[in-house]
Parts: sequence; C-alpha cells; structure tokens
Amino acid sequence: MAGVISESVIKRLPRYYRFLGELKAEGKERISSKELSKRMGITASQIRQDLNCFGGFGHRGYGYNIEMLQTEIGQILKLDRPKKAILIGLGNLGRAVAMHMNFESKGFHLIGLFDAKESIVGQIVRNQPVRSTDTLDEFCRENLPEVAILCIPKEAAENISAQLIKLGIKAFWNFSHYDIAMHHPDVVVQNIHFSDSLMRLSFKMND
Amino acid sequence: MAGVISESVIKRLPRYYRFLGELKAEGKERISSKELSKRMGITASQIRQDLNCFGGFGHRGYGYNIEMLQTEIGQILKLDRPKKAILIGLGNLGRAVAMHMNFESKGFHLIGLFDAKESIVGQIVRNQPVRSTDTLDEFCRENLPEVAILCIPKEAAENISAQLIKLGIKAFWNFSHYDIAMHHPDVVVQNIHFSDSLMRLSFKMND
DNA sequence: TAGATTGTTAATCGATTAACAATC
DNA sequence: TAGATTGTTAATCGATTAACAATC
Repeated sequence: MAGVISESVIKRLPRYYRFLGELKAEGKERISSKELSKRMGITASQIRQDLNCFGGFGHRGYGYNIEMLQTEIGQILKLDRPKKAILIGLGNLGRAVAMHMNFESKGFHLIGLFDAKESIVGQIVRNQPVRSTDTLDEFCRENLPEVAILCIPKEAAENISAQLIKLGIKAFWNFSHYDIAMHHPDVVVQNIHFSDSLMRLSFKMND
Repeated sequence: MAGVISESVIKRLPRYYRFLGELKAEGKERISSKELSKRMGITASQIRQDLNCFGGFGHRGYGYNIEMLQTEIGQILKLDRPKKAILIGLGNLGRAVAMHMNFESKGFHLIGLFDAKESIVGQIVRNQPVRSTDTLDEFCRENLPEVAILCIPKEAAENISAQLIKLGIKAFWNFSHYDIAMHHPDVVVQNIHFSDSLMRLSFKMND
C-alpha cells in the first residue's frame, strides 16, 4: 500500500477532497469511481489507482461512501494535525494571505506575523500585532512554529529562510521567487509563483 | 519542431525565463546546458530537449547566449504580445493581486476593476476606479478585454464566467474554486488554488 | 442470485535520461 | 586541430489507461 506517493498523486488529493466536500454538501451519500470520474473529468481508473495508494476505501458493487472517503483523505493530508505557522512580510500579498486564508480548516494556526518595515510593525492584521523581524529568534524559541509563510522579496527570502531553518522551521509556504528547495533540500517547500502562472496563461493564449 | 508542447514543458518555461534573467543580471553572457542544469537542479538532457521543442537556440561547443535565449523564451511565452485584462472581485485577495502584480512586464494591461459590492464600487485601486459588475457588459463591448482575473467566491464565479465568455473573454486567471475548465473546455484557464497548495504542504510535512 | 463496482494486474502511453554523431 | 557542447535518436523509467477476476 503506502510506500512513496508520487507527486502526480499528491497534486490530485486536494481536488478529491474538494469535490467530495461538494458532494457531501449536496447531501449525497455514495458515489462510484465512474460517476466521480465524469464529474471531475478524469478516468475512473485513475481515481481507483490513486485511492488505492492509501488503502481500500471502497466497497465492491457499492462504490465509495462520500463522508467517510473525505474524512480519510483529510487525514491523509494531515489536515487534522495542528501546525503552528508564522507569516513573514505584510505587504499587499502577505496581508491578503493573512486575512483571506482559512488556515484553521487545514489545521494551521497562524501564531505570528512579522515584517522588517518600521511603518508596518505594530499594525493589527487579523487581530494580531505585526512584530519586528528583529524579534524572530526570541519568538521562535518561545513558540516553536514549524511552518513559515514567506511573502517577501527574493533578496530578503534568501537570508530569512536560512535564519528560520536554524530556528527549527521545517516547512515553507513560499510566495517569493527565492528557490528554497534548491538551496535547502532538507526542508519541505510548496511554492506559489504568481508570475509563473501568469506567464503560462500568456503562453496558452491563442493568437 | 513546434507541434503540440506538453504540459510538463510549459510548466518549466517560466522557470527558465527567471533563471536566465538572473544570469543576465549577474552579467554572464553564455551558459552551457550542463552549467544551467547544476544551477536549476534538473538534467542537462531535459534542458536541451525542452529548448529543442522550439528550435535550436544553442551553438555546439559554445552553449547558449543568455540574453538571446531569454528573449526567445519571452517571445515563446508571448510576453511581448499586449493582452487586455480585467479583474473581478476586490476583496483582500483581488486587491493584493491588483496592487502587487507586475502585469506590464508580462504584456498584460489591467484595463478594468469590478466588484458587485456597493461599498467597494467607486474605490480607487492602483489608480483605477472599481466599477460595478452591472456595467460589465457595456465595458466589455467597448473595450474588448481578452483576459479575466477572477478573485471572487465559487458561487459568483459560476455565473460571471459564463457571462464573460459570452462577452468574448478567451482566457481566465482563476483564483476561485469554480472549475472553469471543466464547464467551458473552449477557454484557456490557469488556476491558482491557495488552499490546494496549503493542503499539499500539509501532506508533505513530516510528523 | 444477478448486476454493479471495486482492487489490482497487465498494456499502453508519454516523459525523462542516456548516449553519441554532428559541428562549432 | 582538439575540446566542448549541442541537437537528436534510442533506452529507460514512470504514470495513465484498460481489463478483469474478486466480491459485495
């Protein structure tokens, strides 16, 4: 069963989780891989293969119980595991991420906000004070966050990420263009690169 | 040469573009696929294969001219082609996207901002007034935007995307959870799903 | 029981890597 | 020329799809 899960499967898991949530909201109780495949636009084979990386969640002749399957995938994604996160950089983007994201539903607790700029430090965002990055060491030693969300420019990210790793940060949600994974192969990184995405859109546009 | 470019190659193009930009900034003139492969953490074979989807940009015994290669990739990505875009939804996220993104460097011109909320309409964001979504039809018929950036909830996205497609929108930069590509296979879509990305981060975290 | 649908193995397809002749 | 490095073909690897026996 388990073993190493391929990147391709990991990429699809949140989508399954979302679609199952919708089905649940519609009041449905069970669904077959065939029916789900139509809805999601992928093959039934792929759905069954993907799910069987983690165990046999279905019942022959019946399909999958929606509620149960969503719960299982939530556990596989570790959404139920509490994860302490800090966010660095409260410019437009950092502010939007802090205010807009539903962290709690994924098990993340945003326990600290930091910025280097004097004019931003002290502001209140999402009921929390923005702290100075000068206090990062002290804060991390006291509160032991595991995740850092980087909403800062490339240049700043280089130094801050090294500092954070020394302070015990094990995972990064990276909105900067600094390639953390390349420089620190030992930590977990998920990138969100707006401009890469926008360039891909540009490429795909028909003339 | 050309033909259909695989999704895997498309995904890597913006990263090439970025790395070449850095090399240029460092004042370098030429680079071999081997040297670039070390820097990017991928194989030299892959780099040469990727580039040869579009043409022979290198010189045997020399490598690639950095400036020239970046320009070529920029053209492949159509960054030089002007594209008129409108943005729908100026909540925290939409506001951040409008203010934070460098659209112009990718050939995008943000020509209109729209929101349904009475309290947001009329505000000035990035030197532009936020217009009412009631005026969307009129605005599109007059200004002919090709791209729409959706920073609105799933429920709103369903109706708005159908409306926009009728108004001639051919491409979506989609931050909502509405699956445009599934429902409208004829238009170009690039999704940015924050919560999917955060869930993948959660999955990859070691216990 | 008969029909439905899974879990799983085998076949196919596509993407990545390796190898090397061409050539600057 | 000799060394370097490409463009490109062939080999390998992995992911997707098809098929079907197991079984609810």
